[in-house]
Amino acid sequence: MGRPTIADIAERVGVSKGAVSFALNGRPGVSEATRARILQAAKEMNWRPHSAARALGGSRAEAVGLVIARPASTLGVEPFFAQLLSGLQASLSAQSVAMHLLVVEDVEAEIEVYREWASAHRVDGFIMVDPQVRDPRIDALQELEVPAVVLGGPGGHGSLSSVWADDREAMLSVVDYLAALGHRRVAHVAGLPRFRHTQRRMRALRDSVRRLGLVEAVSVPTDFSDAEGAAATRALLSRGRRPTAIVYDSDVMALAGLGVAGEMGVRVPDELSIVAFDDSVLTRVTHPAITSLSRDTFALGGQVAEVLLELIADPGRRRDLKTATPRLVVRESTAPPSRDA
Amino acid sequence: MGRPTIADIAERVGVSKGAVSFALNGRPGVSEATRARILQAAKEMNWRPHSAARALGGSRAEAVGLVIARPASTLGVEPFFAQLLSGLQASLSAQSVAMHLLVVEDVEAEIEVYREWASAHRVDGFIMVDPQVRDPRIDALQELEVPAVVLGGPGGHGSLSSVWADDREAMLSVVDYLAALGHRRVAHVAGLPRFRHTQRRMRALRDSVRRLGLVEAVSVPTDFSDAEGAAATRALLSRGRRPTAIVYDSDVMALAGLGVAGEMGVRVPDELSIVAFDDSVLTRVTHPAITSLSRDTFALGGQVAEVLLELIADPGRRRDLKTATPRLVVRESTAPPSRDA
DNA sequence: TCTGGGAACTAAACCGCTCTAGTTGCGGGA
DNA sequence: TCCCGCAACTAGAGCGGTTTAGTTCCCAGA
Repeated sequence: MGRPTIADIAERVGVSKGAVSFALNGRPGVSEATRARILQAAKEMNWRPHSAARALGGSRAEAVGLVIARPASTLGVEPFFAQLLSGLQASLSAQSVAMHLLVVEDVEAEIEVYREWASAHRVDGFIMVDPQVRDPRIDALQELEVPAVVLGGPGGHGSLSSVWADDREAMLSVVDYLAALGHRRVAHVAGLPRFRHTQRRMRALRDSVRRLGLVEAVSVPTDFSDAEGAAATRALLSRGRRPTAIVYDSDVMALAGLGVAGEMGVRVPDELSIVAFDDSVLTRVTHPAITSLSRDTFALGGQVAEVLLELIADPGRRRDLKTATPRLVVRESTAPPSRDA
Repeated sequence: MGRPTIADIAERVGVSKGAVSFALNGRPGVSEATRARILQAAKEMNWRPHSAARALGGSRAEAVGLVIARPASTLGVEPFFAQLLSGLQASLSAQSVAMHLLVVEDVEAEIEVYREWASAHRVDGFIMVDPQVRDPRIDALQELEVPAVVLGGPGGHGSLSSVWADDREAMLSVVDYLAALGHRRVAHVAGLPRFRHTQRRMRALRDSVRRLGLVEAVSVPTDFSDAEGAAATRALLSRGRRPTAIVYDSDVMALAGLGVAGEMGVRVPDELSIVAFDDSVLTRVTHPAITSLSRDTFALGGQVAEVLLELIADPGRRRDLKTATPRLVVRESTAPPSRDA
């Protein structure tokens, strides 16, 4: 015999399939004595639920979906994603909920996958990352009427739930710190401008110019790759009056920037201060260690998972969870600007 | 009406459910004309297969499983995994096969998940990573009689298929290179000794001592974390006669080691040469850039996926695919040892 | 003693699809 | 003309659960 089904258990115990189903799912309709006998038999026969059969009956798929629209090759580079994944996993697996992961080319493909998985009952809900300006995925997910959490906010995610950190606040804390050290020329090697969080960071920097009396505050957009991060740094450092501090939107780019500075003979932190958005081993193990905005990405993943599971359990709800604002961890890459800079 | 089923299509076209099923799955039993009408109707009604219903009938789940037994928090640190994931994704998504990902505590939990997913028809096959010495997962997977590919080899994976790179060969090429530069004291900051690939690398180093006339060749096991990598480096560099070259089993540890060297005032590469197993941005963006064994992890993931898909399509098969041996990419962190070292 | 009602349990429909066995109709060969 | 064989299609039985609509049976209350 192959794997046991509830019919096998029913036969063995001498009850109906329905009784077995009730017993195994802890719902009323069977006496405690019978329930015990059924559970015992199920255990002995090593019975396990057949998820497909359950899903067919219209109930849960016990899985959530994460579709990421980035070139698959850059995914491996970002510690952020891996950390997030880990955090998601930790919370999901505690509830035996699996995760369907797919990397696609673009947002349109992503939407198509949402449609397929939702209508195929493959997953019970979605996690959407990298919200963009006027993001078509928001509408698509709303239309599908499937639980979904957007990682990123606030705003712009329609009626979907979201989990977010205050990017603006974080950027302000960095600029405040740099200004307090005496920096007046601050540059920002940003990420993809179509991402909302990139926009928010750029705006926060721009808004600080007057308040802090900065002489210069420029944001250079990139695609988050180390190559563009290095190129942007090279360009910034080649100017006549170069910035005395650069803020990078990711740790990988900060690292690339640090490399370029070394290569150009610009001493860090004496001649150039460097700050990274996003913290990871990368910023800790370099020399000098990089001052960075640290947030617990692992915990963030956990929170996203919690919210999604909550939503799945109670589809009527809507959550908008603001997580702790990343806090600045000062290391060796920042210092007051030198006299002559 | 909710989402359309094949029964709806059948009614609309005026044929039976069976005919619709045949037409949609491209198998004989319907005329071309009818098939066309059915496909047309399906398209118009925006029909999509219900994966659970399909899986129930005993056919494919159109998903594969990847269960990783490592602390979820360290996963985020290793570029290797993220790259591998990306590569897997690229090949799998081309065939619309999804991936079920789960991070668990230990190998026992991993086996439990294999049992559950296999018997729940949740996945069509598994990818097993980090094969260990006398690995209980091998037996478990064989027993389940489910397609599975072991990433790592050769040997030790029973009747399961495997995809592997020649770790021994790779390590030899590194040691040969270092010896040719003139190094006689070589240390190896290794990974977890229970992993087969760690064992193979350690053995390869040991076997080189006589052949190359090395004075010292010690392997220090670690847990792959940057912390232990740094600690091991600190210990090695604190000795009376310290090694003139250190080979690290991962890029993260090499980076940590580079940091420690800087902190201790040991100049790289003048006083210490550093080589990393595994290549990634990390090794490229540091200063000095780290000489490393480069393999295309993204491609590796793709190959693993290919083999698994092949196995799923034809369960009788067995593949043992040796991939390209990692090749040494020389950067700035290696040089002949200084006179006085 | 009869009745109403609730607890315990059964029988069977149902979810959407696949697949096998069977039916129909048509063309061609003897 | 008859029959065979094949292509085209239908009917319906699963797949393994969940769930609903009963059916028993027993006990309390009038």
